[in-house]
Amino acid sequence: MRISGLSRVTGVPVATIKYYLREGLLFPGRLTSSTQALYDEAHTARLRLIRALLGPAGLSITQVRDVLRIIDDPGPDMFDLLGRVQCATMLPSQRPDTAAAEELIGRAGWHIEPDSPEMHRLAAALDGLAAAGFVPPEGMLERYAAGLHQLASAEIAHIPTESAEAAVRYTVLGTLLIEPVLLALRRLAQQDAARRRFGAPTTG
Amino acid sequence: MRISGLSRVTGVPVATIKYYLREGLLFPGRLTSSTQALYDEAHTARLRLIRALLGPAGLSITQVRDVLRIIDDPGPDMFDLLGRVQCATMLPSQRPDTAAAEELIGRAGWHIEPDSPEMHRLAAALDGLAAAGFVPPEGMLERYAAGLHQLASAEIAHIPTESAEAAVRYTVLGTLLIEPVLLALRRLAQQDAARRRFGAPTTG
DNA sequence: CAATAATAGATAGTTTTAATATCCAATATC
DNA sequence: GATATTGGATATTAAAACTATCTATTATTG
Repeated sequence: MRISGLSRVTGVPVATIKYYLREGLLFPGRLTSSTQALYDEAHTARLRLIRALLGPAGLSITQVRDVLRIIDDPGPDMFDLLGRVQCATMLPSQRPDTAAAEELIGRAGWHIEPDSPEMHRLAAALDGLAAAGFVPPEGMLERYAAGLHQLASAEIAHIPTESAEAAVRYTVLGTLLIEPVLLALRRLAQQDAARRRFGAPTTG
Repeated sequence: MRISGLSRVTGVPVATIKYYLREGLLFPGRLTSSTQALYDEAHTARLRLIRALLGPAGLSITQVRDVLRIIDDPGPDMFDLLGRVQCATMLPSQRPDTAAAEELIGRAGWHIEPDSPEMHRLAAALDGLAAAGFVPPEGMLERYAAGLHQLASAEIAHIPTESAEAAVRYTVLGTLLIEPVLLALRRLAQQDAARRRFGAPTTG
């Protein structure tokens, strides 16, 4: 398959494929001459993965490159892997006040590196709430933490251990591509809960 | 307070404040002459809200404008309100295949408008998973749905009903600004769960 | 009261990101 | 041999979110 074929089966324009090649997201095809190269199913799968990370997962080109690097060359440490994936998908951020975040995590009983990027992410998110003048109801954050820990435990329990590739793939995609699913499900759950509380609109 | 004071207390550059004024996000100050206007605490609160929506909530200028319009002029219908907020923060999207989404929602027993934007959002998210070749473990999506419905029910139960303004504020901010909190908590929960499963790294 | 600074409002410019488009020499294909 | 396609390099575009400049006015200050 040449580049036009790759474009046809994935729906990604040739110019864009060339762009991803330049950016090092997509590995080059096998050159058969100075002006021809062949692409195979590995390229189509890779291209689809790139598009999923750029689209639904909402990553930038740079973040996709970092994540793909981890997929291509994962270290041996499974615990560390999770942290590296999460780091790769953080926006570089200021250092907000982590006091509220640490208190919340402490009350939840979690053991977390206090200065980790993810703690900063939580701190920044709580900062946003405070800046907007939103005070969550008593105990609400703890409830979020408990609920999400249940889900996270199930996710971690499902990480396959027989093959490193499978583990990496599961971890990366499970971390990143599930996020939009969660947000969509939350909004739909809110609609259902709101319908139960406030009554359905008279549709149909 | 003049514009420079507003800039000072919020940390937002004057040029940016003028930009938000042009874009209609921030209501103009009270003119005291052709080249002077006064701003008050309402402006600082509004400005902080704008920044929270643009930053932590990750909205675009256009989405912020739509959300603020709802805050400024909410209709009477509480059920409808939730839907309108959610619509305002959707990216315009294609019409993906909603079959998988509908099946999931059906199994969860939720009553949702099948052709709603949020269903499309869920469908797009599931599409992303599929495109990347990720198959969630059996029953995992149902578990997400159940867990999030619990949280959503608590959220909806806390919507204040005594004042329309309070309800709108709670709904808008609770929908949008909690999202980054949830994602951060999920990642931290994953780290804690991973530590329990794979053991902590030998830190310190 | 003169000099200096600040402001509203308009317009123009910048930066970043992600993608397209154009060229050209070198194949491939008909 | 004529036409089309490609790899690779370079250039251009489009959108979003700011940021800077300019001008005619006010304020403020010494």
